[in-house]
Amino acid sequence: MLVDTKQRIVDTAIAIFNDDQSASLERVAEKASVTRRTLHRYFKDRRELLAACSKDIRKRCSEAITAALDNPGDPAWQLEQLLYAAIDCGVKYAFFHKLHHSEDHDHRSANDDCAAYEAMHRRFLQFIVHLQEQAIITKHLTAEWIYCFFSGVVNTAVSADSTGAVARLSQKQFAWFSFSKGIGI
Amino acid sequence: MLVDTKQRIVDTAIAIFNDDQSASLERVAEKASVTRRTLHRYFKDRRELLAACSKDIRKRCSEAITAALDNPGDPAWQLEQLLYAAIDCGVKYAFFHKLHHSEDHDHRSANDDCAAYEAMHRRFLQFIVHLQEQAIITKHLTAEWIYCFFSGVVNTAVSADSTGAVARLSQKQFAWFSFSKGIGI
DNA sequence: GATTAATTTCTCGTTTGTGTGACATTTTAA
DNA sequence: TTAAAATGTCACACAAACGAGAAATTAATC
Repeated sequence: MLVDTKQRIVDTAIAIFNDDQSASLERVAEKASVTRRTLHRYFKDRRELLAACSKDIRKRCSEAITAALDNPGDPAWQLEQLLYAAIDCGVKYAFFHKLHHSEDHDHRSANDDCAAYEAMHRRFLQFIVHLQEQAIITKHLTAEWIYCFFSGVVNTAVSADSTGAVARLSQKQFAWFSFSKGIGI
Repeated sequence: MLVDTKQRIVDTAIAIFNDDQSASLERVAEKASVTRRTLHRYFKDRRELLAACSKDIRKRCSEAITAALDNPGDPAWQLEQLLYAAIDCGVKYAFFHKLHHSEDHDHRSANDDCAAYEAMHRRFLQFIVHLQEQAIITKHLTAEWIYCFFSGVVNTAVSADSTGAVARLSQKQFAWFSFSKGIGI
């Protein structure tokens, strides 16, 4: 195979399922330029494809974000890198949330993806509280709102990119401007 | 009927289709507390239901936003009211975008929804440019980004509300803080 | 309470999506 | 050049979603 078909299917599935959870496998296969039969060779059924998507997301996205947080340096700079990492993950970051907050998601079950998400979420909140204590960001906002806002800005950047409304290079710059000012930096 | 069934179905459909475009009509009917048969009595098929959703959205959302822009007053205050109007429209505002930016949407066709969206979009951009010229908001950002950012903040407020992460009353306050600062007010 | 309208229930045929097997074709690598 | 691996094609069984008719039930109006 020229490029990893399995990976291509997963990437396509993430993109499609992100804005249409119950899109047909036919559509996924089509956009990934394979037959549905081929898709089924790699993934037994819908559930398995979804699981592969989760795993992929967790791997790329969660790791990138954790790495940014682990990276030592000026806290504000760290936060900036965090935003860029999330934007680089693009639609995967958005889907990470959706999966975790979808109706049929069981937060109690021993679920790797769930655990990864929760861990990231906790770290993020702690980080925010830390920045607030140091008076780097405003205390007028709750850490939870800032978390939501962070996701919102990432989504904005991703969708602005996909619609082509804003030049690629300005994207991150704008996102950081709006996010940092928006939390009182 | 206790409350307008047709309207209830439309509202439910908007909420459901917003996070799952191809959700079954069964699910919509169920959440609207009617039988699928009743749904079909009001809407011949999926297309017709979608059209009704579009129309409803256009009516409520577009009008509210236009009203906010028509409202005379201090530009910054006007912008604030605009944000609140969009948040009040809630999930409808988000769906307005999705419908307009979905793949099978034909921007060229003589489509009322499309025209309404475009008109609102144009007015918003003009308004932003105007504010930039008056040096009320920063010129570092493009009007298009600010438009995307606006939508992003609205989405953030709506989703933060639905997940219950942030207290209802603080929602708009936080949203305005983050948005206004984020565009350099 | 009778009348009318709205809704449900049950049913049916049709369409669309899903999962799989058998086999042909293409691509990759030895 | 050829064997193996990957992908495509066709066909099938099955489930789910769809759209609609007819009768029964419930709610609203007078």
